[in-house]
Amino acid sequence: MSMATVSIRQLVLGLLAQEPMSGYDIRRYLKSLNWLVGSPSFGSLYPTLRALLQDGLVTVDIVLRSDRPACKIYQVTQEGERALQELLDKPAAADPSLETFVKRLVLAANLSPSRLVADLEERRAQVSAYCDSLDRIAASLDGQNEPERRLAIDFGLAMARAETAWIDEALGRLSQQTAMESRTRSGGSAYAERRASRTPGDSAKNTPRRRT
Amino acid sequence: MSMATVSIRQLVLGLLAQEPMSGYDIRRYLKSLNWLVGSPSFGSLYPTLRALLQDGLVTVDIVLRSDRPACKIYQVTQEGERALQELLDKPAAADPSLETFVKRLVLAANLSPSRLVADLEERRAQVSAYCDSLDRIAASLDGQNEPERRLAIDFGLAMARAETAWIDEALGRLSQQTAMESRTRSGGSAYAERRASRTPGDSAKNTPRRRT
DNA sequence: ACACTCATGTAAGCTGTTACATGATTAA
DNA sequence: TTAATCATGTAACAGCTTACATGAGTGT
Repeated sequence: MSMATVSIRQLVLGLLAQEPMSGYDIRRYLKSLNWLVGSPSFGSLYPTLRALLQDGLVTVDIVLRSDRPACKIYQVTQEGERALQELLDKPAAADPSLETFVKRLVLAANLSPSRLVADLEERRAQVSAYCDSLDRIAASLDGQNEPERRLAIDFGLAMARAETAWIDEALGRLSQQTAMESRTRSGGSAYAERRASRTPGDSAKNTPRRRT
Repeated sequence: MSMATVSIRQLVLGLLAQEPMSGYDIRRYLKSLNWLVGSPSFGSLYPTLRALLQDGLVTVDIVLRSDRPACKIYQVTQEGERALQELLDKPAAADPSLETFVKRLVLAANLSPSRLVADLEERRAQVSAYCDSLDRIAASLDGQNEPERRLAIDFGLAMARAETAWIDEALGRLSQQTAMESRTRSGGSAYAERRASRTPGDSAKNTPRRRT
Protein backbone atom coordinates (compact mmCIF):
# COMPACT_ATOMS: atom_id res chain seq x y z
CA MET A 1 0.00 0.00 0.00
CA SER A 2 2.26 2.76 1.26
CA MET A 3 4.55 3.94 -1.47
CA ALA A 4 8.13 5.09 -1.00
CA THR A 5 7.19 8.75 -1.24
CA VAL A 6 8.78 10.67 1.63
CA SER A 7 6.03 12.52 3.47
CA ILE A 8 6.48 15.50 5.76
CA ARG A 9 6.10 13.16 8.69
CA GLN A 10 9.03 11.02 7.60
CA LEU A 11 11.16 13.99 6.66
CA VAL A 12 10.57 15.65 10.02
CA LEU A 13 11.26 12.46 11.91
CA GLY A 14 14.50 12.00 10.01
CA LEU A 15 15.66 15.54 10.64
CA LEU A 16 14.90 15.23 14.34
CA ALA A 17 16.89 12.00 14.42
CA GLN A 18 19.88 13.90 13.07
CA GLU A 19 19.54 16.63 15.65
CA PRO A 20 16.86 17.68 18.16
CA MET A 21 15.11 20.80 16.91
CA SER A 22 12.01 22.94 17.19
CA GLY A 23 9.40 23.26 14.47
CA TYR A 24 10.72 26.69 13.67
CA ASP A 25 14.23 25.30 13.31
CA ILE A 26 13.06 22.61 10.91
CA ARG A 27 11.34 25.18 8.79
CA ARG A 28 14.41 27.38 8.74
CA TYR A 29 16.68 24.50 7.86
CA LEU A 30 14.51 23.30 5.00
CA LYS A 31 14.10 26.84 3.78
CA SER A 32 17.85 27.16 3.54
CA LEU A 33 17.81 24.20 1.16
CA ASN A 34 14.96 26.01 -0.56
CA TRP A 35 15.15 24.96 -4.16
CA LEU A 36 16.03 21.35 -3.34
CA VAL A 37 13.00 20.48 -1.25
CA GLY A 38 9.99 22.72 -0.82
CA SER A 39 9.78 23.65 2.82
CA PRO A 40 6.45 22.78 4.42
CA SER A 41 4.27 25.47 5.93
CA PHE A 42 3.72 25.76 9.66
CA GLY A 43 0.16 24.70 9.03
CA SER A 44 1.41 21.21 8.26
CA LEU A 45 4.59 21.26 10.32
CA TYR A 46 3.08 21.80 13.75
CA PRO A 47 0.27 19.27 13.40
CA THR A 48 2.88 16.79 12.18
CA LEU A 49 4.98 17.32 15.30
CA ARG A 50 1.91 16.89 17.48
CA ALA A 51 1.07 13.64 15.73
CA LEU A 52 4.62 12.33 16.14
CA LEU A 53 4.41 13.21 19.83
CA GLN A 54 1.08 11.45 20.28
CA ASP A 55 2.44 8.38 18.52
CA GLY A 56 5.34 8.30 20.95
CA LEU A 57 7.96 8.73 18.24
CA VAL A 58 9.29 11.96 19.74
CA THR A 59 9.40 13.78 23.07
CA VAL A 60 9.38 17.50 23.81
CA ASP A 61 11.56 19.75 25.86
CA ILE A 62 10.17 23.19 26.46
CA VAL A 63 13.12 25.53 26.57
CA LEU A 64 12.63 28.94 28.12
CA ARG A 65 15.11 31.63 27.17
CA SER A 66 15.38 35.15 28.48
CA ASP A 67 16.26 36.73 25.16
CA ARG A 68 13.53 35.30 22.96
CA PRO A 69 10.25 33.34 23.15
CA ALA A 70 10.20 29.83 24.51
CA CYS A 71 10.45 27.00 22.03
CA LYS A 72 9.75 23.28 21.97
CA ILE A 73 12.71 21.11 21.19
CA TYR A 74 11.68 17.72 19.84
CA GLN A 75 13.79 14.62 20.18
CA VAL A 76 13.18 11.14 18.76
CA THR A 77 12.53 8.20 21.06
CA GLN A 78 13.83 4.67 20.61
CA GLU A 79 10.52 3.80 19.03
CA GLY A 80 10.86 6.76 16.70
CA GLU A 81 14.29 5.54 15.65
CA ARG A 82 12.89 2.11 14.96
CA ALA A 83 10.01 3.48 12.91
CA LEU A 84 12.40 5.66 10.93
CA GLN A 85 14.75 2.81 10.13
CA GLU A 86 11.84 0.67 9.05
CA LEU A 87 10.76 3.38 6.62
CA LEU A 88 14.20 4.06 5.24
CA ASP A 89 15.21 0.43 4.89
CA LYS A 90 12.32 -0.53 2.65
CA PRO A 91 12.68 -0.65 -1.15
CA ALA A 92 13.39 3.08 -1.24
CA ALA A 93 12.30 3.64 -4.80
CA ALA A 94 9.34 2.68 -6.94
CA ASP A 95 8.69 6.36 -6.96
CA PRO A 96 11.22 7.63 -9.51
CA SER A 97 10.65 11.31 -8.71
CA LEU A 98 13.47 13.72 -8.07
CA GLU A 99 11.68 15.00 -4.96
CA THR A 100 11.80 11.63 -3.24
CA PHE A 101 15.42 11.06 -4.14
CA VAL A 102 16.47 14.45 -2.81
CA LYS A 103 14.51 13.99 0.40
CA ARG A 104 16.25 10.71 1.00
CA LEU A 105 19.56 12.43 0.32
CA VAL A 106 18.68 15.01 2.96
CA LEU A 107 18.13 12.09 5.31
CA ALA A 108 21.35 10.38 4.19
CA ALA A 109 22.83 10.66 7.67
CA ASN A 110 20.05 8.34 8.88
CA LEU A 111 20.70 5.76 6.20
CA SER A 112 23.04 2.84 6.71
CA PRO A 113 26.00 3.07 4.32
CA SER A 114 24.82 0.03 2.38
CA ARG A 115 21.30 1.44 2.05
CA LEU A 116 22.71 4.73 0.85
CA VAL A 117 24.79 3.03 -1.81
CA ALA A 118 21.77 0.99 -2.87
CA ASP A 119 19.71 4.19 -3.15
CA LEU A 120 22.31 5.81 -5.33
CA GLU A 121 22.66 2.79 -7.56
CA GLU A 122 18.90 2.45 -7.97
CA ARG A 123 18.61 6.08 -8.84
CA ARG A 124 21.47 5.82 -11.30
CA ALA A 125 19.71 3.02 -13.12
CA GLN A 126 16.41 4.92 -13.20
CA VAL A 127 17.93 8.14 -14.46
CA SER A 128 19.95 6.27 -17.03
CA ALA A 129 16.83 4.55 -18.34
CA TYR A 130 15.05 7.87 -18.35
CA CYS A 131 17.90 9.36 -20.32
CA ASP A 132 17.46 6.69 -22.98
CA SER A 133 13.74 7.31 -23.24
CA LEU A 134 14.33 11.04 -23.64
CA ASP A 135 16.93 10.31 -26.29
CA ARG A 136 14.36 8.34 -28.21
CA ILE A 137 11.87 11.20 -27.99
CA ALA A 138 14.54 13.65 -29.09
CA ALA A 139 15.38 11.44 -32.07
CA SER A 140 11.72 11.26 -33.08
CA LEU A 141 11.61 15.07 -33.00
CA ASP A 142 14.68 15.43 -35.20
CA GLY A 143 12.72 15.93 -38.39
CA GLN A 144 10.52 18.90 -37.58
CA ASN A 145 12.11 22.25 -36.98
CA GLU A 146 10.44 23.15 -33.70
CA PRO A 147 13.13 24.26 -31.30
CA GLU A 148 10.63 25.14 -28.56
CA ARG A 149 9.27 21.61 -28.43
CA ARG A 150 12.78 20.32 -27.86
CA LEU A 151 13.62 22.67 -25.01
CA ALA A 152 12.08 20.64 -22.21
CA ILE A 153 13.50 17.39 -23.58
CA ASP A 154 16.90 18.99 -23.91
CA PHE A 155 16.74 20.29 -20.39
CA GLY A 156 15.71 16.89 -19.08
CA LEU A 157 18.63 15.27 -20.84
CA ALA A 158 21.11 17.80 -19.49
CA MET A 159 19.85 17.39 -15.95
CA ALA A 160 19.71 13.61 -16.20
CA ARG A 161 23.30 13.48 -17.44
CA ALA A 162 24.44 15.82 -14.70
CA GLU A 163 22.70 13.61 -12.18
CA THR A 164 24.29 10.37 -13.35
CA ALA A 165 27.68 12.08 -13.38
CA TRP A 166 27.18 13.28 -9.82
CA ILE A 167 25.98 9.88 -8.62
CA ASP A 168 29.01 8.18 -10.15
CA GLU A 169 31.29 10.61 -8.43
CA ALA A 170 29.47 10.23 -5.12
CA LEU A 171 29.63 6.44 -5.33
CA GLY A 172 33.33 6.69 -6.05
CA ARG A 173 33.89 8.89 -3.03
CA LEU A 174 31.85 6.58 -0.82
CA SER A 175 33.72 3.42 -1.78
CA GLN A 176 37.04 5.18 -1.36
CA GLN A 177 35.93 6.41 2.03
CA THR A 178 34.81 3.02 3.32
CA ALA A 179 38.09 1.55 2.07
CA MET A 180 39.97 4.15 4.13
CA GLU A 181 37.87 3.35 7.15
CA SER A 182 38.50 -0.36 6.98
CA ARG A 183 42.21 0.38 7.20
CA THR A 184 42.31 3.15 9.79
CA ARG A 185 39.77 3.12 12.56
CA SER A 186 39.19 6.87 12.83
CA GLY A 187 37.45 9.84 11.24
CA GLY A 188 34.92 7.48 9.79
CA SER A 189 31.24 7.07 9.12
CA ALA A 190 29.07 9.41 11.11
CA TYR A 191 26.38 6.75 10.91
CA ALA A 192 28.41 4.11 12.74
CA GLU A 193 29.50 6.62 15.34
CA ARG A 194 25.98 7.79 15.98
CA ARG A 195 24.79 4.20 16.26
CA ALA A 196 27.52 3.49 18.80
CA SER A 197 27.08 6.57 20.98
CA ARG A 198 23.33 6.23 21.49
CA THR A 199 22.37 6.48 25.13
CA PRO A 200 18.58 6.30 25.10
CA GLY A 201 16.49 7.15 28.12
CA ASP A 202 19.26 9.07 29.81
CA SER A 203 17.69 12.41 30.62
CA ALA A 204 14.37 13.34 32.18
CA LYS A 205 12.07 13.80 29.21
CA ASN A 206 9.14 16.16 29.34
CA THR A 207 10.72 18.02 32.20
CA PRO A 208 11.02 21.64 31.21
CA ARG A 209 14.47 22.88 31.98
CA ARG A 210 15.00 26.56 32.41
CA ARG A 211 17.79 28.86 31.44
CA THR A 212 16.88 32.16 32.95
CA MET B 1 -3.31 36.55 -5.07
CA SER B 2 -2.68 33.90 -7.70
CA MET B 3 0.94 32.84 -7.64
CA ALA B 4 2.97 31.84 -10.65
CA THR B 5 2.68 28.15 -9.86
CA VAL B 6 1.61 26.26 -12.97
CA SER B 7 -1.49 24.26 -12.11
CA ILE B 8 -2.83 21.26 -13.98
CA ARG B 9 -5.40 23.52 -15.55
CA GLN B 10 -2.76 25.78 -17.05
CA LEU B 11 -0.57 22.92 -18.11
CA VAL B 12 -3.42 21.15 -19.85
CA LEU B 13 -4.55 24.33 -21.56
CA GLY B 14 -1.02 24.96 -22.80
CA LEU B 15 -0.61 21.45 -24.13
CA LEU B 16 -3.94 21.64 -25.96
CA ALA B 17 -2.86 24.94 -27.46
CA GLN B 18 0.18 23.19 -28.90
CA GLU B 19 -1.89 20.39 -30.34
CA PRO B 20 -5.49 19.17 -29.94
CA MET B 21 -5.53 16.01 -27.85
CA SER B 22 -7.67 13.77 -25.68
CA GLY B 23 -7.26 13.42 -21.93
CA TYR B 24 -5.67 10.05 -22.46
CA ASP B 25 -3.19 11.57 -24.90
CA ILE B 26 -2.20 14.28 -22.42
CA ARG B 27 -1.62 11.69 -19.76
CA ARG B 28 0.51 9.60 -22.11
CA TYR B 29 2.51 12.59 -23.23
CA LEU B 30 3.25 13.78 -19.71
CA LYS B 31 4.06 10.26 -18.65
CA SER B 32 6.68 10.07 -21.37
CA LEU B 33 8.34 13.10 -19.78
CA ASN B 34 7.89 11.25 -16.51
CA TRP B 35 10.73 12.38 -14.34
CA LEU B 36 10.52 15.98 -15.48
CA VAL B 37 6.93 16.67 -14.51
CA GLY B 38 4.78 14.31 -12.50
CA SER B 39 1.88 13.30 -14.72
CA PRO B 40 -1.51 14.02 -13.18
CA SER B 41 -3.96 11.20 -12.52
CA PHE B 42 -7.16 10.82 -14.51
CA GLY B 43 -9.00 11.77 -11.38
CA SER B 44 -7.74 15.31 -11.78
CA LEU B 45 -7.28 15.34 -15.55
CA TYR B 46 -10.85 14.68 -16.64
CA PRO B 47 -12.48 17.11 -14.22
CA THR B 48 -9.98 19.71 -15.40
CA LEU B 49 -10.99 19.17 -19.02
CA ARG B 50 -14.65 19.44 -18.11
CA ALA B 51 -13.99 22.70 -16.28
CA LEU B 52 -12.08 24.12 -19.25
CA LEU B 53 -14.99 23.15 -21.48
CA GLN B 54 -17.55 24.78 -19.21
CA ASP B 55 -15.47 27.93 -19.07
CA GLY B 56 -15.44 28.06 -22.85
CA LEU B 57 -11.67 27.79 -23.10
CA VAL B 58 -11.81 24.57 -25.12
CA THR B 59 -14.20 22.68 -27.40
CA VAL B 60 -14.62 18.94 -27.90
CA ASP B 61 -14.68 16.74 -30.94
CA ILE B 62 -15.89 13.24 -30.29
CA VAL B 63 -13.97 11.01 -32.64
CA LEU B 64 -15.36 7.54 -33.34
CA ARG B 65 -12.92 4.97 -34.63
CA SER B 66 -13.63 1.42 -35.72
CA ASP B 67 -10.47 -0.07 -34.26
CA ARG B 68 -10.60 1.34 -30.74
CA PRO B 69 -12.92 3.17 -28.35
CA ALA B 70 -14.14 6.65 -29.13
CA CYS B 71 -12.21 9.55 -27.70
CA LYS B 72 -12.76 13.22 -27.09
CA ILE B 73 -10.33 15.54 -28.79
CA TYR B 74 -10.10 18.90 -27.08
CA GLN B 75 -9.13 22.08 -28.86
CA VAL B 76 -8.59 25.57 -27.46
CA THR B 77 -10.88 28.42 -28.41
CA GLN B 78 -9.84 32.01 -29.06
CA GLU B 79 -10.83 32.81 -25.51
CA GLY B 80 -8.71 29.90 -24.29
CA GLU B 81 -5.75 31.26 -26.20
CA ARG B 82 -6.27 34.65 -24.66
CA ALA B 83 -6.51 33.23 -21.15
CA LEU B 84 -3.37 31.19 -21.70
CA GLN B 85 -1.36 34.15 -22.95
CA GLU B 86 -2.51 36.19 -19.99
CA LEU B 87 -1.26 33.52 -17.63
CA LEU B 88 2.05 33.00 -19.36
CA ASP B 89 2.83 36.67 -19.85
CA LYS B 90 2.64 37.57 -16.18
CA PRO B 91 5.80 37.79 -13.99
CA ALA B 92 6.50 34.12 -14.54
CA ALA B 93 8.50 33.60 -11.41
CA ALA B 94 8.18 34.45 -7.75
CA ASP B 95 7.92 30.74 -7.31
CA PRO B 96 11.55 29.63 -7.59
CA SER B 97 10.73 25.92 -7.76
CA LEU B 98 12.16 23.59 -10.36
CA GLU B 99 8.68 22.19 -11.02
CA THR B 100 7.31 25.52 -12.16
CA PHE B 101 10.31 26.26 -14.33
CA VAL B 102 10.10 22.90 -16.05
CA LYS B 103 6.37 23.21 -16.63
CA ARG B 104 6.90 26.54 -18.28
CA LEU B 105 9.63 24.95 -20.38
CA VAL B 106 7.16 22.30 -21.48
CA LEU B 107 4.88 25.13 -22.53
CA ALA B 108 7.74 26.99 -24.24
CA ALA B 109 6.04 26.69 -27.62
CA ASN B 110 3.23 28.88 -26.25
CA LEU B 111 5.59 31.54 -24.96
CA SER B 112 6.59 34.54 -27.02
CA PRO B 113 10.33 34.49 -27.73
CA SER B 114 10.93 37.51 -25.54
CA ARG B 115 8.95 35.99 -22.67
CA LEU B 116 10.93 32.76 -23.01
CA VAL B 117 14.23 34.61 -22.85
CA ALA B 118 13.01 36.56 -19.83
CA ASP B 119 12.02 33.29 -18.14
CA LEU B 120 15.44 31.80 -18.74
CA GLU B 121 17.24 34.88 -17.50
CA GLU B 122 15.12 35.09 -14.37
CA ARG B 123 15.75 31.46 -13.64
CA ARG B 124 19.46 31.87 -14.23
CA ALA B 125 19.61 34.64 -11.68
CA GLN B 126 17.63 32.61 -9.14
CA VAL B 127 19.69 29.47 -9.54
CA SER B 128 22.90 31.47 -9.40
CA ALA B 129 21.82 33.08 -6.13
CA TYR B 130 20.82 29.69 -4.82
CA CYS B 131 24.22 28.37 -5.77
CA ASP B 132 25.87 31.05 -3.66
CA SER B 133 23.69 30.30 -0.68
CA LEU B 134 24.53 26.59 -0.93
CA ASP B 135 28.19 27.47 -1.20
CA ARG B 136 27.92 29.37 2.03
CA ILE B 137 26.28 26.40 3.75
CA ALA B 138 28.94 24.09 2.38
CA ALA B 139 31.66 26.38 3.70
CA SER B 140 30.08 26.42 7.16
CA LEU B 141 30.08 22.62 7.10
CA ASP B 142 33.75 22.42 6.16
CA GLY B 143 35.00 21.87 9.68
CA GLN B 144 33.05 18.82 10.78
CA ASN B 145 33.73 15.53 9.12
CA GLU B 146 30.19 14.47 8.27
CA PRO B 147 30.12 13.44 4.64
CA GLU B 148 26.44 12.44 4.79
CA ARG B 149 25.35 15.90 5.84
CA ARG B 150 27.13 17.31 2.81
CA LEU B 151 25.57 14.96 0.28
CA ALA B 152 22.36 16.89 -0.31
CA ILE B 153 24.20 20.22 -0.44
CA ASP B 154 26.69 18.75 -2.86
CA PHE B 155 23.96 17.39 -5.04
CA GLY B 156 22.16 20.72 -5.02
CA LEU B 157 25.31 22.48 -6.08
CA ALA B 158 25.98 20.06 -8.90
CA MET B 159 22.45 20.35 -10.22
CA ALA B 160 22.40 24.12 -9.87
CA ARG B 161 25.64 24.41 -11.81
CA ALA B 162 24.37 22.07 -14.50
CA GLU B 163 21.24 24.15 -14.75
CA THR B 164 23.04 27.47 -15.14
CA ALA B 165 25.29 25.91 -17.75
CA TRP B 166 22.30 24.63 -19.68
CA ILE B 167 20.48 27.94 -19.48
CA ASP B 168 23.52 29.79 -20.79
CA GLU B 169 23.78 27.40 -23.68
CA ALA B 170 20.06 27.67 -24.40
CA LEU B 171 20.18 31.47 -24.33
CA GLY B 172 23.12 31.36 -26.70
CA ARG B 173 21.26 29.13 -29.11
CA LEU B 174 18.17 31.33 -28.95
CA SER B 175 19.98 34.58 -29.69
CA GLN B 176 21.86 32.94 -32.53
CA GLN B 177 18.59 31.61 -33.88
CA THR B 178 16.75 34.92 -33.80
CA ALA B 179 19.75 36.56 -35.46
CA MET B 180 19.49 34.01 -38.28
CA GLU B 181 15.79 34.64 -38.60
CA SER B 182 16.14 38.38 -38.87
CA ARG B 183 18.38 37.83 -41.90
CA THR B 184 16.57 34.98 -43.71
CA ARG B 185 12.81 34.88 -43.51
CA SER B 186 12.37 31.09 -43.33
CA GLY B 187 12.61 28.08 -41.05
CA GLY B 188 12.02 30.37 -38.16
CA SER B 189 10.17 30.60 -34.91
CA ALA B 190 7.36 28.15 -34.60
CA TYR B 191 5.67 30.69 -32.36
CA ALA B 192 5.45 33.37 -35.06
CA GLU B 193 4.28 30.85 -37.62
CA ARG B 194 1.56 29.53 -35.37
CA ARG B 195 0.43 33.06 -34.58
CA ALA B 196 0.23 33.82 -38.28
CA SER B 197 -1.55 30.65 -39.40
CA ARG B 198 -4.36 30.83 -36.87
CA THR B 199 -7.75 30.44 -38.52
CA PRO B 200 -10.17 30.48 -35.65
CA GLY B 201 -13.77 29.46 -36.01
CA ASP B 202 -13.19 27.58 -39.22
CA SER B 203 -14.64 24.14 -38.60
CA ALA B 204 -17.94 23.05 -37.11
CA LYS B 205 -17.11 22.59 -33.44
CA ASN B 206 -18.99 20.08 -31.33
CA THR B 207 -20.06 18.20 -34.44
CA PRO B 208 -18.93 14.61 -34.08
CA ARG B 209 -17.21 13.52 -37.24
CA ARG B 210 -17.05 9.83 -37.99
CA ARG B 211 -14.40 7.69 -39.53
CA THR B 212 -16.00 4.27 -39.87
C1' DA C 1 -13.97 -17.04 -21.70
C1' DC C 2 -10.36 -14.30 -20.02
C1' DA C 3 -7.14 -10.80 -19.78
C1' DC C 4 -5.29 -6.62 -21.59
C1' DT C 5 -4.99 -1.93 -23.57
C1' DC C 6 -7.70 2.02 -24.70
C1' DA C 7 -10.77 5.47 -22.96
C1' DT C 8 -13.73 8.04 -19.84
C1' DG C 9 -15.57 9.20 -15.66
C1' DT C 10 -17.02 9.75 -10.18
C1' DA C 11 -16.56 9.90 -5.10
C1' DA C 12 -14.03 9.62 -1.01
C1' DG C 13 -10.30 10.94 1.27
C1' DC C 14 -5.49 12.44 2.26
C1' DT C 15 -2.13 16.05 2.24
C1' DG C 16 -0.78 20.31 2.37
C1' DT C 17 -1.56 25.51 1.93
C1' DT C 18 -3.63 30.02 3.05
C1' DA C 19 -5.21 32.88 6.19
C1' DC C 20 -5.94 33.85 10.57
C1' DA C 21 -4.95 34.31 15.71
C1' DT C 22 -1.80 34.65 19.64
C1' DG C 23 2.03 36.24 22.24
C1' DA C 24 6.95 37.22 23.65
C1' DT C 25 11.02 40.03 22.70
C1' DT C 26 13.86 43.44 20.44
C1' DA C 27 14.80 47.61 17.98
C1' DA C 28 13.22 52.10 15.68
C1' DT D 1 4.03 52.68 19.95
C1' DT D 2 5.00 50.66 16.04
C1' DA D 3 7.20 47.38 13.37
C1' DA D 4 9.90 43.24 12.99
C1' DT D 5 11.63 38.73 14.16
C1' DC D 6 10.86 34.60 16.83
C1' DA D 7 7.63 31.08 18.00
C1' DT D 8 3.42 28.32 18.10
C1' DG D 9 -0.92 27.10 16.79
C1' DT D 10 -5.94 26.36 14.30
C1' DA D 11 -9.63 26.11 10.79
C1' DA D 12 -11.11 26.37 6.23
C1' DC D 13 -10.16 25.18 1.93
C1' DA D 14 -7.75 23.76 -2.51
C1' DG D 15 -5.67 20.24 -5.05
C1' DC D 16 -4.63 16.00 -6.04
C1' DT D 17 -4.61 10.77 -5.56
C1' DT D 18 -6.75 6.33 -4.81
C1' DA D 19 -10.04 3.36 -5.68
C1' DC D 20 -13.83 2.31 -7.94
C1' DA D 21 -17.10 1.86 -12.01
C1' DT D 22 -18.01 1.51 -16.91
C1' DG D 23 -17.47 0.09 -21.52
C1' DA D 24 -15.42 -0.80 -26.29
C1' DG D 25 -12.11 -3.38 -28.82
C1' DT D 26 -8.20 -6.82 -29.35
C1' DG D 27 -5.80 -10.90 -28.70
C1' DT D 28 -5.44 -15.80 -26.57
